[in-house]
Amino acid sequence: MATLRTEVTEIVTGLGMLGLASVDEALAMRPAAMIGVGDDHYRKLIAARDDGKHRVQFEEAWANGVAFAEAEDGLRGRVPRRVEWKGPHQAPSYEQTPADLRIDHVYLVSCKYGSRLLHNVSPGHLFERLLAVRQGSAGDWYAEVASVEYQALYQAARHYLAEHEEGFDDLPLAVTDLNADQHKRLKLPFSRRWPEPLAEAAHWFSVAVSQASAERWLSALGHRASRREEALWRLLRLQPAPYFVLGTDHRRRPVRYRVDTPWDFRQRFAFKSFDVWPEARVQPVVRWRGDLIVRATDTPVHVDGHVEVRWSHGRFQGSPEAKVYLKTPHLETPGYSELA
DNA sequence: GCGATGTATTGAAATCGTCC
DNA sequence: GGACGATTTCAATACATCGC
Repeated sequence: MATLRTEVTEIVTGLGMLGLASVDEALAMRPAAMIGVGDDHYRKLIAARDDGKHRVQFEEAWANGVAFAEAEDGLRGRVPRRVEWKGPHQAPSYEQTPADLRIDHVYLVSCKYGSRLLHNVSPGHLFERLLAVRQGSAGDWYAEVASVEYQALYQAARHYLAEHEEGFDDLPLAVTDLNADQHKRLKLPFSRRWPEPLAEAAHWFSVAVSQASAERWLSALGHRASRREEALWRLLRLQPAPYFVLGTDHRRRPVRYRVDTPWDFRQRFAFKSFDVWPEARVQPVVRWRGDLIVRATDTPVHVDGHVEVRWSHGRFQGSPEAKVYLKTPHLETPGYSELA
């Protein structure tokens, strides 16, 4: 279960900060300083501990909590009075700082285990509004930016289904006229990979969405360096206040860093450029890259990654999402400083 | 054949929107 | 203004491929 795993990593990271001897001692005593974790949560964690579920996560999270408690940049060995767990509830409206824990009202900590994902948002939110203002009703991005190729792909899909599958006689001519039930039924025949007869249409669809998304993004970014720099800050989740990220990378090595503020960022780096461009893959992708100069040493440094523009629940299923990945290792990313 | 790396899919749970 | 289905967002896991 994803939920249990998340609870283990977040709560145990917090418990590790309290100066106790072990995970099991912390779970048994249910320390008063740990706020927002109820008896049912402890029962679930103890049960998981007993059947050895998420054993690795228990160890990793505990080690991260301990490391933060001892770090010079962290708690420097002071035992915190309050470790608040934000819990499974998302904050009302749009909360930008991705904090799962708050220590003594001050230190914000985000737990990220095995993820290189920066954002997972609607395409319009990223490409047109630059992650700044969240708006309702996203609409179908594919139909909006690549209607011709989207329709062509659907047309190919209809022909394919007419020849190879039963029960698709009712499909409308236009992809935008599909109803909810028809959308659902289109999932199975195209799951995992496109059948060969659709490969070409799928390719041009992917190319068109990549190009159109990159174009929209470029036009929203404009030419002013300050606007582009700000967009890069948002992409990297820089916030007005610093916060910490504790977790592991995708190879299970511990990753502990502080996310600096735009002010810190400007002290250390001179902004050169932020660029985006389309890339042809099976699914639509837009690459991004920021180039900077380290002021202290006058040396260039860059940060890069990509955005997948994809259906989040299978082909032809609902509005697409934009998944933003960071390729640069966290500790080499400008604005992220290793916890010392 | 196997680990490392990269890509695609799935799942849970929140909020949003619409209808009554 | 509440019920409930739809949409959005969180992000982890599954799968594919590459290099040896």
